[in-house]
Amino acid sequence: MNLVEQVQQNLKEEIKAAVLKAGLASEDQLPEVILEIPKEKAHGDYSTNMAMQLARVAKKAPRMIADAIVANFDSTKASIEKIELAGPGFINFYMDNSYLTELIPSILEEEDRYGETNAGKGQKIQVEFVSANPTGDLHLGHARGAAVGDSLCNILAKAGFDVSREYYINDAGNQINNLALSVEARYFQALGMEKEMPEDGYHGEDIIQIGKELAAEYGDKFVHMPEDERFNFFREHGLKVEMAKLKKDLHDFRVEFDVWYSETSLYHNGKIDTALKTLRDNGHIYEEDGATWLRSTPFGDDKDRVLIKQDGSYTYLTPDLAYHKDKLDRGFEKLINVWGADHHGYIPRMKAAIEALGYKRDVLEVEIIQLVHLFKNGEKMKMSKRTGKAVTMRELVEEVGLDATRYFFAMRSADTHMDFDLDLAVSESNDNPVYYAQYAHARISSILRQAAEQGFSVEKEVDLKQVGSEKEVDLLKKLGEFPQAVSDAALKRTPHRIANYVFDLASAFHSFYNADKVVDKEQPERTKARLALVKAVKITMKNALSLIGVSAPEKM
RNA sequence: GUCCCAGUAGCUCAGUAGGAUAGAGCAACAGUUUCCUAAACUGUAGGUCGGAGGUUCGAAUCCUUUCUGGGACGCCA
Repeated sequence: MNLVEQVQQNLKEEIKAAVLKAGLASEDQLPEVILEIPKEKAHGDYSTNMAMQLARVAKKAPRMIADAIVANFDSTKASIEKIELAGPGFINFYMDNSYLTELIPSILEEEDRYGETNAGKGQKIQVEFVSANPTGDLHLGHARGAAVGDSLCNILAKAGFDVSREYYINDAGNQINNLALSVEARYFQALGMEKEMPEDGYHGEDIIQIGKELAAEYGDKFVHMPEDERFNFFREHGLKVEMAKLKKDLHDFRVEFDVWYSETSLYHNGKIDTALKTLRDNGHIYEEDGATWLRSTPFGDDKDRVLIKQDGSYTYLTPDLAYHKDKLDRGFEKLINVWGADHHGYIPRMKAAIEALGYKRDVLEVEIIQLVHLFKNGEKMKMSKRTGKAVTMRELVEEVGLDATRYFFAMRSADTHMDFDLDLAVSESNDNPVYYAQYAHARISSILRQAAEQGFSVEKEVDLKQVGSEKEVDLLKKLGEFPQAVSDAALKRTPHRIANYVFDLASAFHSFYNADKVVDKEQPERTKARLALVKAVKITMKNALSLIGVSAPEKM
C-alpha cells in the first residue's frame, strides 16, 4: 500500500470509528466509507457523504448526523488539519499535507516500479486484440484496437494482473482461399496476363506487390504448374508474407504479443472436435436441415447457430469457440476480447457458446472499439477495405508520427466514435496535446541537465520542509494519485484514463514551473528539494506515458 | 422490425461505482518572458447535459418513453 492509500485508509477507519462511537449505526449497518476528492478546492482535500448515507439507517437529518460524526472524530490519528460541514451534509476534510512530501523519496526509490499496485491480485487474464485477418494491411480501425489493447495490457500488468496478450490468426477458412486466388490473379497480371480477381478478392496494394515480387523472382514458373499445387503455394506464400508484414507493423507500433494463435492449429490438434464433443455431451447440439446446430437461445442468443454447415465445413464460430475453450483450459480466469464495432452482434453468440461449454458467461468480457473517422482539411475521409483505398496503419503512422498516433487513440474512451483530426495530430503546435505532455518531460530533463552543470545533483535525502508552496502541493497530490489512476484504469478497462492522467500531471507541472523556480544558487537547500520533486515528476510522467506506448523525450 | 453504442460549451472530448456552483483542450477575448525551453502560464466569456416523464434527501449518471446519428442482426469472416 502506498503512502496516499495509507492516509486514505486511516481516514476511512477514523470515520467508521466516529460513526460507531456516536452510536449512529451498528457495525453491520455501516455502509462502505466513500471518500472522494472534491472538484472544488474550497471543499477540502477529501470529503465523505457518510452522513447522507446514514440518513435512512439513523433516521435523522444528514446535517445532524454529520455533526455527531465530527464531534466523535479523532483528528489526531489521521493527519487532519480541519473539518468542515457543508451543503446537505458533506463532511470536508482539510489535510495537513506535509505528509505528501514523503512521496518524493518513495518515488525516487521505486523509479520504474512507481504506480504498480495489487489491484489485480495476480489474476490470470488473457487479452485478445487486433486479430485482423492476414489478408491485407492493417488499417485505421486496427490501429485503434492495437493502441487500446496494448495500453490496456500494460495497465493491467502494472495493476498486478498476470496478463497474456494474444493474437488469433484467422489462417483457415474462405478468406484465405480468397487470399490465395487474389495473389494468383495479381501474379498473372504482373506477368502481363489476363486473370480475374475472385469475387470476394482482396484489392489491397500489398497483394499487388506480392504478385509483382513473385513475378520478378520466379518469372512464369507457376503458370505451368498444376492448379492445386499452384494454389497451395500462393496460399502459403500469401499467408507468410501477410503475417510477416502484420508482425512488423505491430512491432513498429510498439505492440508485442505473447502468443500468436493459429486457427488452423485447432483443426490439426483435435481441439475443435473436443469442443464439439463437450457441447454434444452437455446436450446443446442438434442436427437440422443437414447442418449441425448449437442451441444457443437458452443462453440469451437471438437464434440458434450453425456449427457445421451442410457442406461439412465449420462456420466461423466453431473454431473460435474451440479457441475460447482452450483459453479457459489454459487456466485463464478472465478473458478480454477487444473487438471492432462490426463484431458487436457476435457477443451474445460467443457468451452463449461459453456457457454451453460449461463456463460462466462472465469470464468473457468484450471491449468494443468504435469506428474512427479520419478528418483532413475539415473533410471526412472515406475508407473501404474492399476497394483497397483504406488508410493503412503504416500510412497513418508515417504521416502523424508514432507518439501522436498512440496518444490520440489512447486519449479517447474506446467505445465511442472517434474523429481523428489529421491536421491536429500532425501539427507540432501548442494545439497538439501529445507534445504538451512530452514537453513537460523534456523540460524537466533540461532542468536536471542545467542543475548538474551548476553542480547540483538529485538526492533522495533532502529537506522536505522546503517543499510546500501551493503549486508544489498540487503537484504532489497529482503524483500521489498515479497508483490509484492505474488501478482504476485497469479495473474499469479504461486506458484513456491514463492519458487523462498524463495530461493532468503535465498541466500541474507546467503550472508549477511557471510559478516556482527550481534551480536557484541562492537557495541551495530549496533547490535540492525541488530537484528531487521534479525528478519524481519525471519518473511518474515516463511511467505513465509508457503505459500508453508514448515515448518520453529528453529534448524537444 | 429487433438488438447494441452514442447524443454534455461554437469544435473535439472528460465527468472518478447517484453528490455540492457540470469540467478540460481548441477556437474567442484580455494579459504574462531582463527569470531553469512561450510546444508554457494567468484570467474572462461560453451549458435547459437531445426531449419528456419517473425513482430519492440529491440524477449528466439509475428506470420508462421518445427523437437523432452510427453499428449489428448469414450455413460470411
